[in-house]
Amino acid sequence: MTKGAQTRATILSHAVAMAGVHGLYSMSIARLASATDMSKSGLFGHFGSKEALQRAILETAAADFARSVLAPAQQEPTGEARLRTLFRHWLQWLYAEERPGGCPLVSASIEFADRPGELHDYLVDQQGTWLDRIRRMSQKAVAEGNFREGLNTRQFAFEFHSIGLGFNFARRLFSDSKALTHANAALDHLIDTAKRRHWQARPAGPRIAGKEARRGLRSDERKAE
Amino acid sequence: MTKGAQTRATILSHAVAMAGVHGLYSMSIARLASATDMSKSGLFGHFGSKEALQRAILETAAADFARSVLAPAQQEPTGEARLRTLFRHWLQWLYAEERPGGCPLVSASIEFADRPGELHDYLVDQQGTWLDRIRRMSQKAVAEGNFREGLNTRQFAFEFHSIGLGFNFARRLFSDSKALTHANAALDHLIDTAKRRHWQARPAGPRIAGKEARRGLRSDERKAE
DNA sequence: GCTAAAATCGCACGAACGTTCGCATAATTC
DNA sequence: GAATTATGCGAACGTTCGTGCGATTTTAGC
Repeated sequence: MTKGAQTRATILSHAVAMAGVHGLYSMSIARLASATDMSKSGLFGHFGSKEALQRAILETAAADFARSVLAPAQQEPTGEARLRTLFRHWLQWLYAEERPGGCPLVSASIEFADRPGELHDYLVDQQGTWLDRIRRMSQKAVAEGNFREGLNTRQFAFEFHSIGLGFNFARRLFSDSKALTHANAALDHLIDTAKRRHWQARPAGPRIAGKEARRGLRSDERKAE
Repeated sequence: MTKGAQTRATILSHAVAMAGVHGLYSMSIARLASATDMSKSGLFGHFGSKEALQRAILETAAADFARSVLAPAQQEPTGEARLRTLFRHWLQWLYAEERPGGCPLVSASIEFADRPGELHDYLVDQQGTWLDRIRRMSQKAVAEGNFREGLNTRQFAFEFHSIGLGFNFARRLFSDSKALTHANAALDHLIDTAKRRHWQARPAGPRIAGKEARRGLRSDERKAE
């Protein structure tokens, strides 16, 4: 009982790292077994199927994320301060040496974006909750007077999340040493925009509009423009 | 000669789509052969190795990207207008029905971010060129007076690119119908910031600094803060 | 229309994959 | 300390993977 849970945790620790580098699919049980000095079948017995292993990997990553990113922010006063703390820990999480593949949840989200199944649904739910958490935090910042009244908090969450994705990308693919500076500056821009009394709308420039843009968009979503 | 190039193009067209969904590694030659109504060995003969096939897929995607995104922007006057056109076509490219997996270059970049090899290097080069192109375009916009003097164009490129990544993510994983609106609004925010006469620096808040933040950053990059 | 070359196929290979199963050992319980 | 259960191993399975090869069909040049 105790022993089993322990080796299971050891396996998953290696597995999260391996999944980050090779992806949840390309990662193989044989390689994971050799990384943990176990036999294939011995390791396999802890999960029963590869999909269960993949699922356990995602759950482990989500738990780590909650501990490393969400928990520290929760100890901060609500509003802008909490959002900044959240962001700070998120960037650390996105690039931590012990997880060479960057955020496993982001990688897996790309990997399973167009592959239906249990893992896809899990990721949609997990990432949806994450974005919603950002949105609610920004709403709190509005309520506390940090951000301006009437702020589009879904928009804020979108941009907040985008910065993190940009950081993850630049840091991992390019090993861009400036990525951290860029990400922090981008957050400052974003927060400044969120504070600014009222957003001066640009004269309607040539956005995506017209036939050209409608190509590739399903009809039920065209109203989104 | 003619025939060979033709079937090769047909294969690659299917392959780009398949690679977008399953990834360059998990995509198998057998499945690709059955999708193109060919035998495994017949298809294989066109490339000689799986890595060559993967490489050809990336090159095809890059050529499509140049035709669908870069070329239309090139016909626009330089400066802000060209950047907006680039952005518009980029979003269309990121979500086109005929490529179910979203941008294959983005997916592959995540997939190969931490896996050294020829494909990794190709992607670093390709994506680096893309970011540099954005940077140069914004520089042109500065020169033409659209953006303010002294704008950090690398920062601009980072944020521009981040928005696209955010759109790609939201659109593909969540099927978020609002993603297009969010992305357009984010670009407006970004361009407004780039126009604004001078950026009011925030009083040095609790950014990533101190021991806590230095965890996970290599020593040679700490100066990046 | 013949011929050389290019394209495609069927078949087979060794390796790696996820998975199963029976047996040994280790850990836990009494 | 014996009984019992949990844990791990080795070998093997059927399948799929990328790849190679000889034969065959299709194309292109004369």
